[in-house]
Amino acid sequence: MSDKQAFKPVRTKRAFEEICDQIRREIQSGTLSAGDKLPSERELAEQFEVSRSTVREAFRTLEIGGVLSLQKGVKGGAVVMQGDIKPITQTMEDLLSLGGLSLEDYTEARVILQREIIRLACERGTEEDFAAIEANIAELRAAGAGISSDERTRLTQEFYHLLALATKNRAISVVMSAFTEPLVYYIRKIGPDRSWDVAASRAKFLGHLRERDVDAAIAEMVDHMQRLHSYILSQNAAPGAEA
Amino acid sequence: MSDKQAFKPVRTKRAFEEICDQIRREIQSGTLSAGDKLPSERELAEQFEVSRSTVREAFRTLEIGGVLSLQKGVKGGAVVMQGDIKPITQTMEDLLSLGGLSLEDYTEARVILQREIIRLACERGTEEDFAAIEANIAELRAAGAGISSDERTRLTQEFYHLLALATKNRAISVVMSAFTEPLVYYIRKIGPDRSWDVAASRAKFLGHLRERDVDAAIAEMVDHMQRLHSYILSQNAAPGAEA
Amino acid sequence: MSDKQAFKPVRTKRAFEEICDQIRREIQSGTLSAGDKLPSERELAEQFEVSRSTVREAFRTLEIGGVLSLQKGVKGGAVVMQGDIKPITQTMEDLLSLGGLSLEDYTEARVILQREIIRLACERGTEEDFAAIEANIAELRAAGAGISSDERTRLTQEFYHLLALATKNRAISVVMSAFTEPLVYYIRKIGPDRSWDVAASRAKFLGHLRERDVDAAIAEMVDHMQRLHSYILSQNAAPGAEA
Amino acid sequence: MSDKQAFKPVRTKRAFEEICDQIRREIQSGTLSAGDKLPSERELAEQFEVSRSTVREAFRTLEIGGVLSLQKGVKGGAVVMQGDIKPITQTMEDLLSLGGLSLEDYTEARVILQREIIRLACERGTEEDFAAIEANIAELRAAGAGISSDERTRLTQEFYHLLALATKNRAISVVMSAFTEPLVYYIRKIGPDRSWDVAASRAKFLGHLRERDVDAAIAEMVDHMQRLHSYILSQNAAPGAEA
DNA sequence: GTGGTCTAGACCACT
DNA sequence: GTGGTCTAGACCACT
Repeated sequence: MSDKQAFKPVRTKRAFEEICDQIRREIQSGTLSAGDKLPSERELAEQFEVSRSTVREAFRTLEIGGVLSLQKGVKGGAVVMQGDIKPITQTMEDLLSLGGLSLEDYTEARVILQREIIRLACERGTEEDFAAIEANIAELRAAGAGISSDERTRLTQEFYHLLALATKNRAISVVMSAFTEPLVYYIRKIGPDRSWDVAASRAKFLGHLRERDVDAAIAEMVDHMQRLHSYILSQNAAPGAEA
Repeated sequence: MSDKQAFKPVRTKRAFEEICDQIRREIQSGTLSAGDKLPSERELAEQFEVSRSTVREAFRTLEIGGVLSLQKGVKGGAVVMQGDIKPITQTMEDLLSLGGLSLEDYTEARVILQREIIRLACERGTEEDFAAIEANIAELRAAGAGISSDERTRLTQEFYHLLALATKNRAISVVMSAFTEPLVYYIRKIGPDRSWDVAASRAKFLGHLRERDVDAAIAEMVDHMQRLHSYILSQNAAPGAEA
Repeated sequence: MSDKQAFKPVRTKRAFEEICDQIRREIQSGTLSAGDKLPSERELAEQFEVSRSTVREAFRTLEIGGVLSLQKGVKGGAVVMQGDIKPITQTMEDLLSLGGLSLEDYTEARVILQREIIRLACERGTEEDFAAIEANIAELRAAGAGISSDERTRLTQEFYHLLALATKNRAISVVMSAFTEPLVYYIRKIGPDRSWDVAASRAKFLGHLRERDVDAAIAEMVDHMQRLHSYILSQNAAPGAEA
Repeated sequence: MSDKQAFKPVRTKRAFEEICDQIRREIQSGTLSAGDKLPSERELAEQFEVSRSTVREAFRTLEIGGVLSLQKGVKGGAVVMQGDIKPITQTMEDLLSLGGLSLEDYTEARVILQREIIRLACERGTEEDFAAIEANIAELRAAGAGISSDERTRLTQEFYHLLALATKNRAISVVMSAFTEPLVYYIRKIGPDRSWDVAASRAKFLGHLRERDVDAAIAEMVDHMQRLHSYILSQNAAPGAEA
């Protein structure tokens, strides 16, 4: 036997993982597509020669991953979905709260990403896109100072989402969601920055967008984001320390 | 009662989901941190007043999400992890194969992201980063034309990963992985492009990186990526149609 | 989803089985050969990333299969062997006692196989082979009627083994062993056939062998075997019935 | 004390071996039969006055030997099987790859055995047997030149198995499997012999079989086998040398 | 001895 | 009739 390490670590695959793989393979090969209904749990248990619980464990995994939707009732069953971005957002949140990702890196990446979104939005955004953003800003203004925390975060998430939609690239809006939704937790924790008129800043930004003025739009937005981010970072200097 | 919608849709939260939420809340609040061990399944089942299978279902969900690691044996149990980027990559793959995301949007986003990575890598990359990339290119060259499909894709993934590491921003490298790994399936399916000297292109790119020549580096890389992407897109015009 | 059954039964491979496979693969590829010593259990446990008991379970499996020999002590360890025919014989015994193989089929196959052995032995047997057989017969004669059951079966096994050796084909002698050793249990159970002079029959057979008279040798031997087999079959008409 | 050697070597029988022996004895005596369930690991550990792991080691040994099947779950446990030919095939493979058996002897024995199988198949084969063989040949033909390596070897194994079944003697088909399955590794290694129309040869052979023409059938088959065997032998002149 | 994996089968809610 | 929940008890793996 040579001096080199000849053996690879063994990793026993669990039954439910093997089932997930087989189902995903059918999807990749095109045998199963969005909208198709899988056989019942009981029938699949027979096909896979495992117990119903093992099939359920696989179904659950794929449901969490946004691949399947499990419906109850006599007309129910497991239906193939188009996928769901939820797991991406959830994982970003987990990475942040567990320390697998620093808030610094996260916010820096968010700014970089946002710059590219603005660039594309300036290029491809339609008046419909801008009108939707305008309505969002108007709603924020209408709510006034007494706005609830829930409403404020909802409008903020919507604002960033509408902006991402103007890029006409769904992959980019998916990633932007993953870089915005987890912030909600931090924004809630620190409360609103009352010294700053968010609606006014967004309105100015929208103006630049409509004029297709990339640099001005970026300047306005990045300024706002950096202000928010540094506020969050300063408040989270020692995350979990006070718990 | 106002004219606004006053009631929220009823959604019965399943037992295991409630458990996941409780555990995640403990993590976000800092009560539980990476490295901590949870009580045994049997004990938690009693605390939550559910069966052991329900606790397992929750553990499984968090394990898939990279939040927990389930270890066997007498010193085993459920340990809190730092999070795992796997679910992000997996979800991207699912979105692509299920049609929730078009290959066009995905590849466009990949190029946009790569441009920013190169910008940062030119600015922050150290000689260590470049040496690692050089070694990767050398390995590809050494393998020659007879390289196995597995080895080729491994080296490609590593190349993009090493490049992302030079940005010194983990959030960016996480996202880049999510935009590179799912491509493996497509690259495997279409086979290598033998009319193109990948190693040479990468070597030239590395030269530009070392000279901190952002524009030249971007030009070289984007050229290569667009070539690959259009090849993949042309071969996948009708995904699943031939299955 | 089509009407055809799309999924295959899942079979989870256990950790020790995966280890056995990896070791066997190294042997087939020639990286490991007879006489080589494997790393220590502790080292392999690290390489495979499993516990020592799992490595032991794999070692034990390969030891039973005749692939490894486990030596105790300071110079001990797991050494690769040349293989062992024991598992073949053992499995034949198991198949017979469990009903996976009928005694009728087994004895018929034994006669067919023996005929081919005689044919080859007539063709290739040397005087050394015949002298060894002669000595075996002489020993049986010398023991006389008071021969112990153990001694009698030992000499019978040896006789058939020496004959198989005269074929100069080890594959054939391996198979013949698998068709002779399991008979011991039955012969012991029914006791010797005192109306039949076994030594005389074998001596006559040896004479034909020396004269290279295939047909006469086969006739003499097959006659004897069929007599024995029908006696065994008659006594085992209802196997296990009297238990 | 006689001049003969009076003492036998001491060989400490390991605990798990003693347990295996006891269980096998119960099977041979008919106390335990195929389909019976053994007591649980915990209970047997108490009865044998050993640890649970020792019982597991014995169970494992008998499972590998095809004597027991270990089932999980509430209705699970160790169940007695009818035996399994797998260990015979596996041992043959091991003997070949470890050098305990030469490929020359092995292939010669295979031809000798095959001749006897053809003889019996001509005598006892039914139209059902021949039709099954015909279907196998048709499947090979239908697959054409683009047949996958897996499919090709599966059909070859099936062909020889169906032929062996026509002998109506299970002992013979068991041995033939042991002389065919290990060849798969070598056939895979060397790839298909494209200069030879295997399907045509098999079809001609089947014709002779149907006409009960032993000599013609043997001639056709042995010709094919010898061609294959010499090809394998020439390619494996220095096994493991190039590794 | 601990915890993970899997099983068969029960009852329930839903459609 | 389907998925959702739960249980007791077996083997599997680790220390």
